[in-house]
Amino acid sequence: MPELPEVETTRSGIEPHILNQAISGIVVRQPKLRWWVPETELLALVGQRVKHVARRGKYLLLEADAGTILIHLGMSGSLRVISDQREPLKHDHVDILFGHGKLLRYTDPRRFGAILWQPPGQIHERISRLGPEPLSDEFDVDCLRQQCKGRSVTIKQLIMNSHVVVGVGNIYANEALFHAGIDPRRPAGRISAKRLTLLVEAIKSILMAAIQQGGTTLKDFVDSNGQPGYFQQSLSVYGRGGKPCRNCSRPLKEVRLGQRSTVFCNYCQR
DNA sequence: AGACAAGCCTGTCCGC
DNA sequence: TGCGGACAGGCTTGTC
Repeated sequence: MPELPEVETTRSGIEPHILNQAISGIVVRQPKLRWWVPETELLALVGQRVKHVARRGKYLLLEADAGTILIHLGMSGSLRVISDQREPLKHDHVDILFGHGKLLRYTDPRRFGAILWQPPGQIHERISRLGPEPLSDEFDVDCLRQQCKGRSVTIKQLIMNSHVVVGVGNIYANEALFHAGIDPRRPAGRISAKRLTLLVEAIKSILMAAIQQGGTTLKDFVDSNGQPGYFQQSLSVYGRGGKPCRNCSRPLKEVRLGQRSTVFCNYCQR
């Protein structure tokens, strides 16, 4: 499941292949993603060059003069640059063809992802009300305190809310809370500023480390299998319910918060 | 075989 | 009554 580090790695991986390249065609084989793929609007980009390859939260933005394509990878989506006309497989839903012969292929078995259209000068509804980027200076302890104030929702659910901060999915929410020593079940409004500072730092450092790792494991975006490698990184708690805490060796506890699996150390996290 | 996992949007309900 | 917050439900399919 792509979280922010993987989306950023995808962005930096495809950028050198498609930046300033002219789009020569767009093929939609399966328009039924999370939302219907706006094929007609997308075709406005044929003949145009990609001027920016950006990211906002977990959305990738391919910007041209006539508009911007927004791509969300959902939980099983991936993008690859293909250098020959190999046969599309079952879950290869969309191709963006380029004049230099390469193509960008969108694959998504579960179709939780999305491809959206943003007209020039507009900001799509899906990204217009997102919270700050976790790695930006805008996301600091004051920002998080403001969001926590008076909220009874658990801190884990709060940091996973994209209106609070973008890009923190289940894996990194679990990991960040472990590193900050905060019990994920704790109501957001009842955490000291000091501990929220630790949480902000944990979120930033874990995401940065994951991006660096993604960068080394995923650097070849042409003709690669596209399988992300960051899962293999040593995670402290995610997927380790019942296993010993890496800090105190007591068994990690697993509960469900907001219908999500939540793993933590009942002793180290308060 | 059937439960489960995931991101994240939408709808509903609750209390102030 | 209106509003935000909390939370359940739904989408999908590969994997266990």
